Amino acid sequence: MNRKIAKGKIPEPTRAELEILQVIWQHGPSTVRLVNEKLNEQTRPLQYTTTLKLMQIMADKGILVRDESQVKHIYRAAWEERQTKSLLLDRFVDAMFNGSPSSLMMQLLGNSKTSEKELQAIRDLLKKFDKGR
Amino acid sequence: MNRKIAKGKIPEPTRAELEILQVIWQHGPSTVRLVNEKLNEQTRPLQYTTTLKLMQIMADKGILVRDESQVKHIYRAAWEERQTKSLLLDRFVDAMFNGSPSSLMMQLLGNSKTSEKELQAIRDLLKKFDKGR
DNA sequence: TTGTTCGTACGAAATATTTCCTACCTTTAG
DNA sequence: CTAAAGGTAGGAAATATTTCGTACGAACAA
Repeated sequence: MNRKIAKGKIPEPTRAELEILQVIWQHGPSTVRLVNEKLNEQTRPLQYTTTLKLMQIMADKGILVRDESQVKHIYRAAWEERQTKSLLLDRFVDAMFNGSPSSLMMQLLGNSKTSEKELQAIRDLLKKFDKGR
Repeated sequence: MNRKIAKGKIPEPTRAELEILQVIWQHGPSTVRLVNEKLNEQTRPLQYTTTLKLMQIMADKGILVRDESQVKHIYRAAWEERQTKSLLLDRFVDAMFNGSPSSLMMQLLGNSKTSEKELQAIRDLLKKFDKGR
């Protein structure tokens, strides 16, 4: 019955777990039912018990926290969205761009999927960021 | 003996496969021996045959291409580094930042790991990019 | 009360991924 | 020639991940 909860360390979410995190980040603390519905709408068909099992595992791993005080358990993210994304982004940059954010930027700029609107948003961000220091 | 080679589509590399791609991107077309040495130096201990097997699987999947004309087979990336990274970056942005590059940027700017030097590089990139259009 | 609905728990199958052992062939040093 | 070194091939074990079936209890409608 002992669980290996890696306290103080964000566990690496798997692909399926990330999908669930998406939903919870989007909707806040949720029941399994809600998450399952959103996944079926937005992502792909999944049996209810599949989603349930995944979320139970995630609670085990310490990725989610479960409130059992109600019949319908409520799950919430154990870690700040920002914190988790920051960590995953870091790992991604390390793995793919040798730890260099500007290399990533270069890739982004050369990417057709990056719209003019997004580019403007990036310029603005940078400008605002520079002013505030 | 039939292999499911998804022609025209870059297969999603697994974590271990990405490590191998790193080495090949870094050193160009390589033997298994070289890749295994680099992985042991730079990443983690791995038996030679483990690396061999992985690279064979990657060739099967169409991630690597193998030149068997020599005794020591030479493996090279089947897809352009840029192309592959661009695709993976896209998927990452979709999964983590709702498809919005500027959201990713925001995260990057708020990230302590992003040094002043990197920030300057990003500003320069953007400036150069803007001029050339 | 009674059966239907909705919930969790648990186990296990199906896949996917990672790792390494063994066999066997070729090259090379002596 | 012969032994050792260094290759590839293939199978299988060890893990990790994903998926779902079954059991069973609580809530609820009639």
